[in-house]
Amino acid sequence: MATIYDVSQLAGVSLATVSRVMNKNTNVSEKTKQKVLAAMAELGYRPNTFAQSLASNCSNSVGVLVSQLDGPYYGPMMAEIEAALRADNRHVIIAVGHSDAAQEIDSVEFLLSKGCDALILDVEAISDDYLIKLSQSSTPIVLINRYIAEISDCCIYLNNELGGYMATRHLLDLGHRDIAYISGPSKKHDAIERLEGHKRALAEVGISYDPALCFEGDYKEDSGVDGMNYLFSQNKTFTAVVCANDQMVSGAISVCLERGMQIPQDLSFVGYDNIPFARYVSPKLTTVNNPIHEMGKMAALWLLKNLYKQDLEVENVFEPELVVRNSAIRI
Amino acid sequence: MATIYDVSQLAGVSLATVSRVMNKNTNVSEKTKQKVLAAMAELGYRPNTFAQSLASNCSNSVGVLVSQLDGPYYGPMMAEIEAALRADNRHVIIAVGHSDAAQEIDSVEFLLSKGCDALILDVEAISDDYLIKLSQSSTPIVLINRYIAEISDCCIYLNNELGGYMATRHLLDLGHRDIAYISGPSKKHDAIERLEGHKRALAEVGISYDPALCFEGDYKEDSGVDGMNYLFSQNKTFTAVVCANDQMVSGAISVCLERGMQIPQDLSFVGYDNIPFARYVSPKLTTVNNPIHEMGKMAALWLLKNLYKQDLEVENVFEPELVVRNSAIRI
DNA sequence: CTGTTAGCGCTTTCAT
DNA sequence: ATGAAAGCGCTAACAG
Repeated sequence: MATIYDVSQLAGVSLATVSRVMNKNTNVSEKTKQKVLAAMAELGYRPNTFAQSLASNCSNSVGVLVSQLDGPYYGPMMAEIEAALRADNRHVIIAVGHSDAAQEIDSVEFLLSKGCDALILDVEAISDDYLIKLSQSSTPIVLINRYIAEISDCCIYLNNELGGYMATRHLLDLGHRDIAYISGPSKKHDAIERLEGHKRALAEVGISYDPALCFEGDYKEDSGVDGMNYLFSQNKTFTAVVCANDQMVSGAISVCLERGMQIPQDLSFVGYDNIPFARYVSPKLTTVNNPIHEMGKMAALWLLKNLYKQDLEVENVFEPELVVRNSAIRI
Repeated sequence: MATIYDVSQLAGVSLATVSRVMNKNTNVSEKTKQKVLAAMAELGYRPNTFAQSLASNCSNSVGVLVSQLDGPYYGPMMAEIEAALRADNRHVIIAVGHSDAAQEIDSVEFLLSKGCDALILDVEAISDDYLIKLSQSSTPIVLINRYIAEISDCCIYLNNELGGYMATRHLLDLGHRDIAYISGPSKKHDAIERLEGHKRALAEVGISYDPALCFEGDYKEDSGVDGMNYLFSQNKTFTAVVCANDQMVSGAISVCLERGMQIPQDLSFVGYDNIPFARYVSPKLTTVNNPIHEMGKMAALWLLKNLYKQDLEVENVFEPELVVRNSAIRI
């Protein structure tokens, strides 16, 4: 493998000059620049990134920590992050936190030990305090899907409360009055916020929230199944159910279908996230759009702007949108 | 940030000794080892990976190139790769190839330029020749979802032809005789192989393959929609359709449902891949299981064994399995 | 505009 | 078992 030294020899210039043309330093005459470029091409020269990183203290890598890699949720986000960073010749290192505090912390340590220039974190279990402290260290972080007032500038998040409100409000507008709710884990911020929105919509029309009509799931399909079974076991009437994410409505609907029910004729459903499959299942899901890929992109742009000093506009908070399809009808 | 030098000072030993304990070199007395460990702990020492990589010419990173990050397919694979490598303190750098030859090549160059110790590639468009040549370079590669005879040792793949055969054979066994097929892109190896299997099953019972009953999709939901519309427009009779992946059956079924058809009563479907959603859509999909996460894991183990010299068993070829659910019934 | 030179923090012979 | 010292390939003052 050719080194910068070989290039400088071939081009008949010094190491520094070669380094300058690599780093697009302007103080190089067009002529020498061409000589150097030619030498590089001839040698098939490829700079050693480790030597660069060691000398410059910049690795051009950003670590991305997500809760999980499988599932429909993080793929689109990772795709946007990779694309935005890659376009600027930076690379992304991935790590998975499994929604567990110890593993999440271990993962940020891991990423830090790998010398990332910055971290993009989608973490559930790590405490606010830890993150605030982390944000004060020399490695910049950006938080996706989480709002912490003290470090709001580096938070990219969705207005989940509003989304929860919209879902239930839609059902209310369709005439439903007995609305069940299958929630996400009560320790996840977004799950709490979505449920808050649900309650606000209910309160707005004077309906009191009935805990018996609320089941706490874990965002996976199976807990939609469990939730539905629980709700049926309550012997309460309800004409609609909102689920805190689309995967759970998928599970929930499957048990209804197995019982021979017709959806949405017998029961209306509203989901959350608008995952790709929401348009293809039957009935097509009425759901709240979660612009997760846009947030991923924005996180990358945030870094490009604040760390790598590009001139870019960045927005922190995203608004959910109701996507009306066929799983909820007027009562 | 403390350096190895600080540690050596505090412990009262030389740089070399500190380096030895980091690298688990045996030639260190237990006593000095403890002194060094204590010094490290006290300083919160974290080795600089770039200096390590520069000096040792080993980065402990492996590049993973996939066609896409969104979609249900690659998540499970990436998850397994990350977990297996991470457990051994290696990290994974991701890149996306978008099933385009130029972008795929650009991605491997990118990964190589980032100093990866090895590459895990799931590439569609790159030529066999390029890959054979690449495998002869100093950076090991392992191919997922692809078989190239000349470098079969580093290929981890599924017997796609057999899977295609199984899907159609199942329908045949259920009494179907007029079976349509929605294929993947004719330039993708796995799509070709699956179709081959379909043809073999047909031939086995003396049915001649009718090109008019075959539509070439692109593995995405929308092409399942297109495929179904095409098939209906042919005015041919068929009682079942096999799709080369589950996403396309999802799209295909949605158009049937819109036409007021009952699935599987009016038309049977068999898919391929057994993506997570296959169990939750209605009807639950009868499909061919694709152990993509196992293949991902195996690719990681292959590297652990061949590159990082761990003592492990690795298998190259995986067998598909028919998963019988509710989307196909006896005619 | 170009060259010289001193590191960046670690690994790895080679001595002892 | 431990230490001294020579790099690994590059960047970034500094000098000219």
